[in-house]
Amino acid sequence: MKELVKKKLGEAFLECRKEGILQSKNMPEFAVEVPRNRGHGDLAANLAMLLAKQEKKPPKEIAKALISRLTHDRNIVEKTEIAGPGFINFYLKSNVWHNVLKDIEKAGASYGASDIGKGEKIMVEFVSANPTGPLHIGHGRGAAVGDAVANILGFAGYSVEKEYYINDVGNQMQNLGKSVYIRYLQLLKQDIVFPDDLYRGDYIFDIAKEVILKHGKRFLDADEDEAVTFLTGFASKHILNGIAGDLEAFGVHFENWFSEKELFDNGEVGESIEHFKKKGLFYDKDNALWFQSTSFGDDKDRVIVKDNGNTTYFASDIAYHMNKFKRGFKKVIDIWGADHHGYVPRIRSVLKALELPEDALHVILVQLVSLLRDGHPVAMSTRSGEFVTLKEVIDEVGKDAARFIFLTRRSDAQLDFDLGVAKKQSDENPVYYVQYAHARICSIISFAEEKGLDLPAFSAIKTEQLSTPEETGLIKKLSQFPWVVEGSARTCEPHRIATYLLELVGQFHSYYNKHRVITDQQDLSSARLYLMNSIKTVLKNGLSLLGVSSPQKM
RNA sequence: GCGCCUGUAGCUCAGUUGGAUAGAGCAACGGACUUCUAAUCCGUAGGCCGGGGGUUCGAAUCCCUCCAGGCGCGCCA
Repeated sequence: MKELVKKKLGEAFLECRKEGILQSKNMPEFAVEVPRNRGHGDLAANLAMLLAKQEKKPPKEIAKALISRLTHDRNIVEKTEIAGPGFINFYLKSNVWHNVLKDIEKAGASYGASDIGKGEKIMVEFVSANPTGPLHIGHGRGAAVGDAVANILGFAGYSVEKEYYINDVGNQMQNLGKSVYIRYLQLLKQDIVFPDDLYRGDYIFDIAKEVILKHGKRFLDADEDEAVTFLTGFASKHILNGIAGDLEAFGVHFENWFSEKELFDNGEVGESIEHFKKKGLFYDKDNALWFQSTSFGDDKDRVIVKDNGNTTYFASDIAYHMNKFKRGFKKVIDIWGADHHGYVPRIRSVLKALELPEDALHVILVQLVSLLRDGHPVAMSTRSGEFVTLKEVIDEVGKDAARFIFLTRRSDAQLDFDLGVAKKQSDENPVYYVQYAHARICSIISFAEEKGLDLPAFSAIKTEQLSTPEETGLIKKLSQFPWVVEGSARTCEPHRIATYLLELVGQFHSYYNKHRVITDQQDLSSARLYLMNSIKTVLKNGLSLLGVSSPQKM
């Protein structure tokens, strides 16, 4: 619809130019938008205002000229007007809107889907927490955002894969192994102090206990290095299983679990270093190997191989990102905690050095989550192991509420997550506001069935029955859904969908209280019932993009 | 010191990549269930969009500057 109006205005512009009324050679890139205010028609264009300057004419005069040359279909456009500083407002015939209902019926579960991705391969990499401990609430936010972004991109026509990158090499892993080793010895009655810099969480004890259960006392006399190596593998596998389980409980499923260790084992880290060396982008200094990242927009050059011969984390990450593109992904989305934001220019410099387009990488920074309980901060200390895990949060407040809270806010703003509020099944918790609408509609539909009124097909309803301002408003709102999904996909901002759903549902509840769906007039009831079902479809589609369930009953 | 993010109603947040009179929800106050789910609705009140400059027909949105909060600035991961 917007495109059509845009095209028609473009034609009017050309016509004006031909007649010599307008002089501008190029038509400016103008917008056709749904006005915020209902009194401003159904669509509004700002073309005249944009032309005002170069034409040196008042925008209203230009608008007048444009409108007079506008050839529009009387079956679509009811009327046009010039308003405000020079907007051209379009009022559309109500049957135009009614067609939306047909679209929804036809598309069903894929209403809102599009093909802007054109099947392009795109990867969303998220969570990727070190397997050194259970996931906490911050990871949960990343998980919710990543999963929703992946869903939305898939809906927008991309071929999406979700991937978890496992940092299973390095000091942190060693420390994990050591932590388990010491707890193991302690459990077997050896008197050893637990060093400060290791992982103190209770889960380490649990792992140590399992080691005893499965392997008995055989590490008591074994060589420490060997024992730690084994326990590192044992513990990370154990923790990773836990992480995968927690994510499943959160409704997040990854296609790929990608191991950093494998990048080393199959030689890709070495290969990528060779590749950069050959291009002359690495240099030696102070016994280390450096990447000239400042030539590609970073503020410092970065070490790739340390003077002790070990590679840095950055070295793996170069290899990993090269690997992503080697696998044929045209676009890669990385979702990181905002505390890693300093890392962005570094990784961007890699892509630049590889001569990949700027938009091949999109980094979403997910801001910090502060956990509260009834307004008071919950102490979170990873060191001491005193923290609330994601699993505990899911168990306490539920998957749907947790996800919705994460997804109603922009991810680049800090977030207070209040367990007390999240748990409450009340007005303070908007997830239920949306879900309740879905359940309510289900209830109306089954009530209608009891009365012998089945859900009609579009062809069977009399659309002119849907004539109240509330009904027209609802239909217009439904028509915006595909556009909202597109915007959400384009910007990788899932919260736009959450916001939309809240608005839609607000209109629905209001309508419900004002009008009865099931009346004693059959045509009216039938048309309204149909409208309700259209809302239900959109709600379900929207909620499922967010990974939130659509209950039949509440 | 440098860089990134944030600052919008008492609270939590939207604001469609510069548009018309800045919007929701919660909390507060006043109303609405013999009628399809009151986890709902209706109404009232609440604002120098952090401050100040600039850009233009037009700024919460873009630029500069200052203030406040958060996070980064490792041969850690």
